[in-house]
Amino acid sequence: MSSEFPPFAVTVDLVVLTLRDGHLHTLVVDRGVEPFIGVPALPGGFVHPEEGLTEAARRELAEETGLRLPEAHLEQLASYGDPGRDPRMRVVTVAYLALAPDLPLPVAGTDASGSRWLPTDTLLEGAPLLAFDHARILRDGVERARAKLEYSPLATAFCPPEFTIAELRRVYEAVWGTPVDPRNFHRKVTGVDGFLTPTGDTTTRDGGRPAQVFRRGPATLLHPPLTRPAAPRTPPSAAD
Amino acid sequence: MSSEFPPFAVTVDLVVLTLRDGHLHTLVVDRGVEPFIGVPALPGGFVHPEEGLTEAARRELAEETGLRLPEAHLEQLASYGDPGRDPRMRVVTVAYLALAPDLPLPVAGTDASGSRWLPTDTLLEGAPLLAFDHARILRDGVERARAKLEYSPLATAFCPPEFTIAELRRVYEAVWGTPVDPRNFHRKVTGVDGFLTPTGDTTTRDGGRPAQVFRRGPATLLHPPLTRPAAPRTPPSAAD
DNA sequence: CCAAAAGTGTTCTTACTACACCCATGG
DNA sequence: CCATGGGTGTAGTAAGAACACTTTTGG
Repeated sequence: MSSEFPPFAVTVDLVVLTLRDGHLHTLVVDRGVEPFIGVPALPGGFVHPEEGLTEAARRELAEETGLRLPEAHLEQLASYGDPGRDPRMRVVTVAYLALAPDLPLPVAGTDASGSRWLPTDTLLEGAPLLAFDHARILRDGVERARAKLEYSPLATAFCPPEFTIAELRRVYEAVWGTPVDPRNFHRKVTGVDGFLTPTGDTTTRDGGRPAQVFRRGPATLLHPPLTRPAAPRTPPSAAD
Repeated sequence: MSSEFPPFAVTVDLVVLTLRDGHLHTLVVDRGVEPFIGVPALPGGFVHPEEGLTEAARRELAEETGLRLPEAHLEQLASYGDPGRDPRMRVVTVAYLALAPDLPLPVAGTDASGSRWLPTDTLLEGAPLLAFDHARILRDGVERARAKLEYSPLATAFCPPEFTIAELRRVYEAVWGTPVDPRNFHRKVTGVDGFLTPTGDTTTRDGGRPAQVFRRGPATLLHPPLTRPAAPRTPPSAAD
């Protein structure tokens, strides 16, 4: 073990998911340089010499898309480092998963001019639309989100600070891609200790009878978990 | 995005777990160079320019400990890249988790002379015994293993190809650190579709009435899952 | 009044726990 | 025959699915 070592480029890439009009959307930026110029890609970039990986992820997201996620959920997803995944050089990327409420993106004119939300479904089906191996990373990110909704209060990260149970249910339906029974969902979710705290207010913004408004509670683990209807749980890729 | 990039060292480190006399053990190597010379560390090393990350993990394991894991389970755990986690230079390490049956280590004289199994408990409790941030990596690895025993057939990776239900149960008890009711365990585990396939043989190696011998079945997901007795489920560290 | 969505009650079924009990071997 | 561990039966309980039903608003 000498002090010589093969130099690598290290990047971070972000899978940023949100809900727009009932469907899961992913944040992408159009690449401005070769390779894959003009092709949509996950936001990301090189890690700087003096910053941590998570720090780099937040910085790149802000720089490329203007999004600041002070509150939103951000977690490490996996790392991808196949030789040849970037034609220019040897790059290892550390992918992060972020979940955000439906935020407006800054308008054109900034660095972030190329960033936009695209429906996650269309990014994943059929021929690869994303640069590099980003489709695979996105797939892994979506599967992670699906799994975590079951046993963590993560779904609230898709909601504004105050929300109704129906809004929360639409998060589950969009991410899981299956309808969820409103009555059973209501009972289960209000039964989980510490998941939701009522604000005392009600709203009729969903139409019909007024719904209670909730804030996210202190629980970090859902017990009992919400089980999704039997579905093909995609095993995560090896992520090498 | 210029073609200039800050060069990083990229390493792989391995959390290799096994069962010896009923307790979880971790594979460590004594460091031969500064920093942390003589201190036990997780096996690992630099990724070569032309190899994949998983490939590097298998190679380093073989080189440093003589262990070959053609059958054993190997999965990516997380990446760790805080500036300053290695005093010499900026290193990002991709950690892997491997689960192995109780294998003999090659004896001294080889490269692997310093490698040995240490009880996982003692490595994690009290003052840090491992070099770098390896205690944290080990903690994350153990927690991952605990969680995966619930819903995947991973426990069989700790067993030889043929095993009894009692042997499998001891895996669960050791990894979870709690006793498991033998009768209920037997019923649950034989009820999960595709988890175990009987060989037809029996053995009396555990004493008492002869036990059926099983091989690992085709299932990749346990349904229904085996639930561990309510315990403090350590949330994984952020792994940055 | 009607449509729409919130929220509750009820029934059926599945799965988990705890523990009593029987079975088949080695000594 | 007895100690040891393998394996089964059963009763009570927790939680899920499906769905009928009541409540409270807007139009």
